[in-house]
Amino acid sequence: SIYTEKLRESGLRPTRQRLKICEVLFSPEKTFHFTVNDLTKIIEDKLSEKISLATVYNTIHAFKKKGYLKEISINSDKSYFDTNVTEHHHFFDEDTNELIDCSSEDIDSVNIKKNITGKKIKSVEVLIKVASDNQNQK
Amino acid sequence: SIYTEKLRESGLRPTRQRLKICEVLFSPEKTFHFTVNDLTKIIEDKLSEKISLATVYNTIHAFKKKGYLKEISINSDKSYFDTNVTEHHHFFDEDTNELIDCSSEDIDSVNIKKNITGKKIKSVEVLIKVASDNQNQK
DNA sequence: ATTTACATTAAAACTATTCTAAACTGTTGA
DNA sequence: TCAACAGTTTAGAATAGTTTTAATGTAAAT
Repeated sequence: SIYTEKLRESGLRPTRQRLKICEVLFSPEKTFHFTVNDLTKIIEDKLSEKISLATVYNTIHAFKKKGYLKEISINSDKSYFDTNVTEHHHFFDEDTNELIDCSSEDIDSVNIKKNITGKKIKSVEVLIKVASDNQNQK
Repeated sequence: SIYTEKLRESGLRPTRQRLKICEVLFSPEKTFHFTVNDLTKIIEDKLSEKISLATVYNTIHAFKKKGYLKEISINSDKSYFDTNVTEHHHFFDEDTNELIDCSSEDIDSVNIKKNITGKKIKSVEVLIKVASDNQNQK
């Protein structure tokens, strides 16, 4: 299957648990954001079977390394991941802790004019933190 | 003193420990980045006295709330702070875990064309991750 | 089938951060 | 002066996210 391929390309064997993770991550029409906790709950709810956190972490990290997932930089106590691996940016709603994709209509592309010598740019990420007017700045 | 003022404006009394924190944070000519661990070590080294982590966290958070410090978004297990509170962006060197300021020569200003309805933009941060050519992407 | 290398798991370990409760300090005002 | 009180400091405990460990289980290769 397509998931078996994805797993093999990530250096992982296609096991029952990992195929489940793939199903949750890659079958939805729309891309989405999640934390490891979110993902674990979705798997256990939708597929009514337990899965170990360690397995989820291992698989997620392998996918990230391979480029099938992106990790989003937010000041927070937990890591956020994104199944949308194309170059794009984010709004972060401080009221709800929700992460929202920027579309190309929302933001002009960022122009880096000068880089650190001897280094290669691996990623450019814009994070726009928003909140209701009456909220304090975080 | 100037530190006493800063503390009072942050809603804190100017205690011995807090004045030490101010000295380390605000006396250097150049702004700098730090983690809470860094800061604690600097204080204990330079001023050869112990200080409780809880005190450092409390003071840092009060300064952040007041706008005397900024917290920088990086995917990491720890929080990075910046004594440069002006609007600016960062390079993050994945080889050394070093955070480097972008100057205005490095990057064009970011143009947000559309915002989430009902929300106010609290901050816009660009993080440019860099690494040596031969390194894997994080 | 048997072997071997990789996977899964629960539980323990680890790390950054926050909380707690007790001891301490400094200010106020009788 | 000193009692009372509000705010501080501190060590250590608690917490939460993540990683590691070690035992057991499973897929793939011979």
